[in-house]
Amino acid sequence: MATPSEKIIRDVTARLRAAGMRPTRQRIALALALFAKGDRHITAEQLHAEAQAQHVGISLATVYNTLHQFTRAGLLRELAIGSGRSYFDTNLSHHHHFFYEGSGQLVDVAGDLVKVSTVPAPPKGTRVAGIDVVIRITERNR
Amino acid sequence: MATPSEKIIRDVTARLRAAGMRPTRQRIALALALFAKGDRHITAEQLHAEAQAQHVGISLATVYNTLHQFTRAGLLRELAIGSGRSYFDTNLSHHHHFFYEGSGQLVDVAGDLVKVSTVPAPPKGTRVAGIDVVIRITERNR
DNA sequence: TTTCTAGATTAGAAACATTCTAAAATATTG
DNA sequence: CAATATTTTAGAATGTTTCTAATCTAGAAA
Repeated sequence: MATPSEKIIRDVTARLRAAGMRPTRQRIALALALFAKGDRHITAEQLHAEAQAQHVGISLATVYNTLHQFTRAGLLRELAIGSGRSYFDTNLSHHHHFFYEGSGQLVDVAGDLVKVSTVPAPPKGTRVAGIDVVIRITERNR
Repeated sequence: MATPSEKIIRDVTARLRAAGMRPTRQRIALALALFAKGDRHITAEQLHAEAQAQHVGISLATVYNTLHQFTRAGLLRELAIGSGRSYFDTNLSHHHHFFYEGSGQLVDVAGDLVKVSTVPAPPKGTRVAGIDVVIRITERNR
């Protein structure tokens, strides 16, 4: 990515501060990578590699810390779909996912394209925190 | 569990053979643990611990191998819901899950209690392999 | 500016779940 | 029983994530 404008950096800085986080060099770089482009599904490893490629020295531990902090602050959504690694989703709007069984790739499905019309009442003493719909897809053979 | 009857063991043996697997001591013990009781969501570690508790010597590698073989044979369904470990579900009927965000516990939701009325067409060249609905629930606070 | 300190970052170790390896054990067939 | 194809196994290896405790830094105060 080209050097981001002063304005964008100021925006990100303010956003971090609003979430109670110090706008450090590392957090700013990660926030830019995550939010500058459109919606993304990214793993910690991928984000770390991306930062390295841009010559932003960040340790993998910091990438993990930051992803979790951003998630706690409501800037990201953590997806636990394919087993193994966790994906972090920058799309915070109500939506669901196509999950490619072969590759593990995720693709957004706009929230209004899926309608869950019937849902059971949650068990006593609990409330529904969210409903995730995963449409598993495979290569069509023949 | 009490020593299973001859009949149950014969049933399981036949089932394994039907799936093209030799009915070994290990596979019979795991099949009994999995299918004797009602529906279960179990991890490899849990199943291994259960076998140990019953003094059935089985290595963890064999538990993994067997769970995957059973899944391939259509005797189990593998669930990739909470990140980290994989759950294996003995309930093969069409159904969905409550997922306790706190504990990671899974509870079945009968298939007919959830209706997904609208679904987008899958991307070109793919077909829908399945739709999983996870209802995330948390302790109600207040 | 300098100083102070709570908060942030880090390398590397540790903790995990899971898979792999290749040797030994076992089930089946003839 | 002998031959052979499968299966099991301990332990090593892999991959992801978390932990640790030392070092660094942003922001506040002097």
